[in-house]
Amino acid sequence: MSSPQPVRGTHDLLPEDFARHAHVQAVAREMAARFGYAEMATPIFEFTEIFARTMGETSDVVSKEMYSFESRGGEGMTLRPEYTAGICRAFISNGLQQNVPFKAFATGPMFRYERPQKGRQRQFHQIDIECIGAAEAKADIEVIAVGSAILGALGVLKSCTLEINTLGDTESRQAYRAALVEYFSDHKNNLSEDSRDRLDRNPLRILDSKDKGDRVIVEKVPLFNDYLNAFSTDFFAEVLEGLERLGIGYHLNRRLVRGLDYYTHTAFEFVTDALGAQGAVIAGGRYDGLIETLGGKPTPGIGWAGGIERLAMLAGDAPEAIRPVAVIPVGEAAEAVAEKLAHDLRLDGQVIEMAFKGNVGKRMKRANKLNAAAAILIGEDELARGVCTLRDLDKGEQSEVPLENIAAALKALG
RNA sequence: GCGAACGUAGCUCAGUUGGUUAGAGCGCCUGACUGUGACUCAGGAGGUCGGGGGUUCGAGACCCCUCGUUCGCCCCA
Repeated sequence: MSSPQPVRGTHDLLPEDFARHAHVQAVAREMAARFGYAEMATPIFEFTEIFARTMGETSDVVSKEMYSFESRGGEGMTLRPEYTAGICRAFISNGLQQNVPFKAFATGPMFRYERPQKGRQRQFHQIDIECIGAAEAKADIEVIAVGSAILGALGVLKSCTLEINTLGDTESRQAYRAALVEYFSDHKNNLSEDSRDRLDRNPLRILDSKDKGDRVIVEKVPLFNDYLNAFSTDFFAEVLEGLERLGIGYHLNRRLVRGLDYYTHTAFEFVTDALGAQGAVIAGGRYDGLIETLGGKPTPGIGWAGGIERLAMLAGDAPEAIRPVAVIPVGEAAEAVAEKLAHDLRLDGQVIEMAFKGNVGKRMKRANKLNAAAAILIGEDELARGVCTLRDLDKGEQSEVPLENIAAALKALG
């Protein structure tokens, strides 16, 4: 085809798809508000530093997936691959430390240069929750609870599982990491190529390897539990207890590790097996060192991101939109009156469809196609008597209504 | 980035071992129905078979390249 195509990994959101996305966003926005998370937005691009520093130079996202470019002024810019870094930057930029806990909801497009697949695109969209400035386990519990509630409101909670793990505080994590590197280095020759690479970049990842040979080695790996200090253990236990208190089911997954450097303590994913290889629909965790990494005062934080495309696929069709009422003039003489009537009804709050041209048959057809609930017909007969014909398109019944009563009649129709 | 499959009208797909002007259903447009939709009937528009090159007397079918999609890996939302 020689017709123009969208850039690889990007997609047009036609009205039907857009409605599904909007539904996910609206449900999330409403639920987030109930928990006290107000919507905000940050720019779609930031200085490259913001992402590189927070996510870690060796992470996949930073090392090979960023959409980076140079501004006219020669500064390195990057289209945001995630929301967390931008919101944390905004937290610092705007001096919000006096507002803690700062609880935010955000949504918008993200960009990652990846091989597209179903549920994975180069421009995709996320909903995002962040709670900054709260070190308490209660924050972890609440943040996960918002996610669970949103999945519930979307009707997809039953097809999702909450996988959860702790990465411990920095001290525990460093100790464990060192132990892992030591253990795996001894088995380096038997590790898969991918895992040998992980040994340098993110040794925790090896625990999650799907390679059979790796699995054998992983079986005798040192246990994270032995390296978690008391604080980390207690903290995680408190989080789990809290979830149980709220009736939020979870699956303890000791091999769950996240790919970004900034995570500490609680790490979690709501996963589904309904979307092929792209199982995570909401994922996040605690990032107690991130704000400091960006140059702010040490400030704890926790949050998650959810993929709108994935959630929309799970949730299916959006609720039916408000059905319009079609205003149909019959003949030239009624055109002007119909136009004015349509305008007045719209100002009165009605959803009115009025075609630009066509005879009654065509306009009725169009009204039907647009799923109109009713049609208002005005011709010379009606005009002379100051009435119009109101036709219920579902029942196929119609009656005459005085023009001055039509607004009320429509409201009565529902 | 690696491996594999696929790519024919707006959509879902047929196209026999390569053989004349490439088909169907749905949708769209027009008419029967010059003041009434969802049903029916009759017409019509719409494709350089993703793109480029090659093999052949002849390619939608075979070969190569390229773009795109899908699946798996990697990784992630």
